[in-house]
Amino acid sequence: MKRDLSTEEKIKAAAKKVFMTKGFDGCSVRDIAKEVGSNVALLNYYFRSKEKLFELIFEGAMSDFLQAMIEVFSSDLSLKEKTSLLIEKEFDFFMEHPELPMFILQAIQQNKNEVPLAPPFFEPIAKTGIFQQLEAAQAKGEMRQISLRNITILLMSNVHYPFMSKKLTQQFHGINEDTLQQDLLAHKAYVKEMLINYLFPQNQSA
Amino acid sequence: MKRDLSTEEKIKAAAKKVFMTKGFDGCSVRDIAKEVGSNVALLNYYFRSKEKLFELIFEGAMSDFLQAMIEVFSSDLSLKEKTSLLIEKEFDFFMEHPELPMFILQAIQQNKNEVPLAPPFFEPIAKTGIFQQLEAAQAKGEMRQISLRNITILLMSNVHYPFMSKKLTQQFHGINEDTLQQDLLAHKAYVKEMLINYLFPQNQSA
DNA sequence: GCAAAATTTAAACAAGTGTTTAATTTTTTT
DNA sequence: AAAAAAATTAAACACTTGTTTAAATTTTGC
Repeated sequence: MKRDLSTEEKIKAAAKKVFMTKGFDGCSVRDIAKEVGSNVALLNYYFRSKEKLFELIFEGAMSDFLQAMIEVFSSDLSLKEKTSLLIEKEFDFFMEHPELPMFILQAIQQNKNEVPLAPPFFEPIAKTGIFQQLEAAQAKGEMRQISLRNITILLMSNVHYPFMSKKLTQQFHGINEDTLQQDLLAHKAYVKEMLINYLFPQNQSA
Repeated sequence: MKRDLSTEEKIKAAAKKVFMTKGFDGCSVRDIAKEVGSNVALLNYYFRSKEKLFELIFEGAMSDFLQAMIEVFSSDLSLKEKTSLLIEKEFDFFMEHPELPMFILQAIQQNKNEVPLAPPFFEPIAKTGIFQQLEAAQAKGEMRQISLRNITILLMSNVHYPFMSKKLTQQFHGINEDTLQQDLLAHKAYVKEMLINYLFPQNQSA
């Protein structure tokens, strides 16, 4: 029987760390084993293959990636409030996990994710009823007439990209981590103001 | 002596294609050789190593990546016009080269670029005098008081990310390439309107 | 046309890859 | 404490990796 969960969990933690920083192609299973402080064969003993292990890590990451959306959309707030809260929550989350957006997009872009991922991740979001709320708000003229897809692109661009471009921004402007951190906080405020103003024009509803 | 430029150029073209789609770690030199339709040793004959070849491709890509900025900033327009034109130009360019933003950010994030890249790429932009124009516009109250760095983040987020997230967006909404293309065109218009409105508030200057 | 130079090739190199095997150690069960 | 099960290890597996060598081919200069 099981004697200690921690080995399996330690491998997962190590794999997450290594995959996140170096990517699937950028690391070997021995890198992960070294991070665990143990043997290579142990990885396959628990997870069958490097690919299976990666898929596991990816799915966990994807889940984290979408968690804020589901939380906020499930709440009992107006669309304007939800938009504001979503930006706030996603920003705070990515402040703690800045590697996540790049990891997810990189994995998807290079088809490291086997499944089409549409239903398993899309459905929980659809179930929050956010789409109906959106249609209703636009019908009532409370919100600008933009497709759901374009709203998504607008939101994700401003929330994900700043974390994906951390090193580029640092090198481009020659700033250190702390300064960038402050810029990111400022960016959060700008994005909130800009997007709320744009998506919910005042002369239209108030 | 040189007898035909095309071999060297063919290798560069193949390397660009393979590196762009699979990344440095995701491909082997034999993948590139196969794309060229030739031998592995030929790559090292012309470019010494996989790393050197990649650096060359990266620098070319980085140059393309910043070209629009330099062009627009060098022009004789108001800051508002430059902003609008920059969004327009970058969008059109990335429509033709959608893999570029991901390639650049991925390479920088994983330190595949040897040099700090600050001076060689930053300087030509500084030389356009865009920073002085920005300060002047803000001093005259024509433009919102936001740091250069935060303006950069805002612009790049909305221009780069949509192309980096193409597959995610497609899978998330279950749409095909053509539909996404139309969404991207719509996004361009939205971003232009939103950013111009935000960076150049009308009650402040007009 | 001939020698020299440049280009291209096939083959080999050592090191690294993911995975498997079989033996060993540790834990659990009786 | 003995037997069974689970966990861990070292070693080997076949294959791929980037790079180099040396030979063959093609092009160039005279």
